[in-house]
Amino acid sequence: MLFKIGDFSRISRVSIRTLRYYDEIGLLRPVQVDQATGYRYYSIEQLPEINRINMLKNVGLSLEDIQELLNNAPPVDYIKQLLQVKKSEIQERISLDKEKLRKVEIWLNRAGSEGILPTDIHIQRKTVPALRVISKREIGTYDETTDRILSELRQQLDRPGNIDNVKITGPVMGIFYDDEYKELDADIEAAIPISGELSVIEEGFEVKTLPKIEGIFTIYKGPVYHLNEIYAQIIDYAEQHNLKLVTPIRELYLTYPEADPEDGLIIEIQCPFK
Amino acid sequence: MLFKIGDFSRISRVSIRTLRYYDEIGLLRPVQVDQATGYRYYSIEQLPEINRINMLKNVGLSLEDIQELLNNAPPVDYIKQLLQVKKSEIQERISLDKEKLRKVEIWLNRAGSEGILPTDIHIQRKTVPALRVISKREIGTYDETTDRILSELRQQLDRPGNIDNVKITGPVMGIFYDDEYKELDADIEAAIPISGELSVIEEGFEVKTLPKIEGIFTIYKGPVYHLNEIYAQIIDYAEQHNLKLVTPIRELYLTYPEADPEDGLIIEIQCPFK
DNA sequence: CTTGACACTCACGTTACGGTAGACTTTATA
DNA sequence: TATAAAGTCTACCGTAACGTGAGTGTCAAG
Repeated sequence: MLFKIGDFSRISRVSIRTLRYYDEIGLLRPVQVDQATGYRYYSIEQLPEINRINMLKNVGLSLEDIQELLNNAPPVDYIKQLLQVKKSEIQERISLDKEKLRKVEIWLNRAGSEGILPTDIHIQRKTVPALRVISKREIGTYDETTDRILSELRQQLDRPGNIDNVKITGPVMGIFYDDEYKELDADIEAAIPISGELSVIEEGFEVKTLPKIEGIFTIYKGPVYHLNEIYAQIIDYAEQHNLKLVTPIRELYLTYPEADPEDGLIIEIQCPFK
Repeated sequence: MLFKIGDFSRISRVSIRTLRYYDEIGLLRPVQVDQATGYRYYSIEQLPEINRINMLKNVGLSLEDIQELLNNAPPVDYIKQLLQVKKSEIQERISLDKEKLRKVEIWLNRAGSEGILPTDIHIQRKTVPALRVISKREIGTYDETTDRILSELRQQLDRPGNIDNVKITGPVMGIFYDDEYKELDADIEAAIPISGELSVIEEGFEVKTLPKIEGIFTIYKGPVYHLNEIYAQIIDYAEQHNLKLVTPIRELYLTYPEADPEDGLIIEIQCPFK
């Protein structure tokens, strides 16, 4: 009682091409092959076999794994372990998918109200070493104060006794000490990384070493008025990963100040945690 | 301020190979390519672009779709619709994965107690047309009664007045009227599909037409003492698909009775629903 | 004997890249 | 300035599990 490939395909609900492929890789050989014509003949005995294959395939095992399972009849413990692995893979995929679902829903909501393609940022974790800077700290409004201090700092560095001894070693930065966003009276420090020694220094300015931090980093490019969205995503990321963000937060301004603030700003945001 | 591919790879956290691939398919072309050396140069402007690409890729869009989205800047409605599609795809995958998880857990439990590779069956839904049979119905024990009635039926068909007029048109079957499994006093009918007219018929036997049924079908091959497991899977399937099974259930014995009942039985099980 | 359905092999296409070889280029160091 | 090390280029092959087609051979029925 043998079936030709078409019949066996119908009763097993596996495509002809797939059956031929399984033959090719040796996963399920037909019980008999006509030497002259090459016709494959399957027996009903092979129905449970292919059912087993399908089932193992369904849970995500590769055909190679399945082949090993069926050929070698490994010990029960091994099978259990393999199923365990697959189980946790499925669980992992489910939670990843849920995460994606959450994101898509957020974008859908936003796309409705603002009509833009969702932006996403790449967030990574790393540490930055300690950094020697000249800085000044003040209370004021976010935008104005940062800009003003930075130009004051540049003035200091440009003074005759300093300009030849000091080198700027990295992008300028803002350092923000407030837990929450403050329209007014924000606690703001601005700093420029330097090497060398200053010979003159005015009241209020300070040369110091910023501590090494471990934190969440992201590079953002775009208009400033989208920064709040970026911060929202960072906070979201921290919540998802069970990280407790702490102050101060640093922003590195990677573009030169002449850049158009409407679209030219590139900012690296550093949020320390723990 | 241009980056060579390695630097851009580092700040975007996308592999060099992938960047080159995106260039090749036109998804993300470097802003500048040195004609002489072929070196690719990326601008920081492309950072948000590739972030967007990554994000769209994460929710399952193909690179082709992404390319269309980014190049053509299609209307908001279109984007929303696309995201909706992806959303339901993710939801679909989650529920499928949950289903798989459930199965794997079942197998894990069974593998612990019995130590066999999980068997699975292929279940399908179809209808079978009405069928003319000779049959007899009795109360008795499951195994013994079915076998006995079937041999009685064969005797009827083999009688001098019948043997030349009647043809057996399909596999013999058992028909079971009980809602639940009964060790004793089960309500059992056995039948053999026939064509032609019987000239002699004994008391208790009946020629009749079984009704067309719509049901769940599966072909099983294996020892009888695993049948309960098969039924469990069928019931499970019915529950998962919100089908209410009804009696009577039919079993078609596709092997000849001489087959070894230990491993040779092939049975098609037909469970009508609704 | 024909005809239509079925079967065969061979080879290329799919997705989103990874890996490697062999030849340049750029950068850093001596 | 010379050389070594690191970076980059193109080009080709490989992946998993088949799908799809071309071109050809076989089977079962009328």
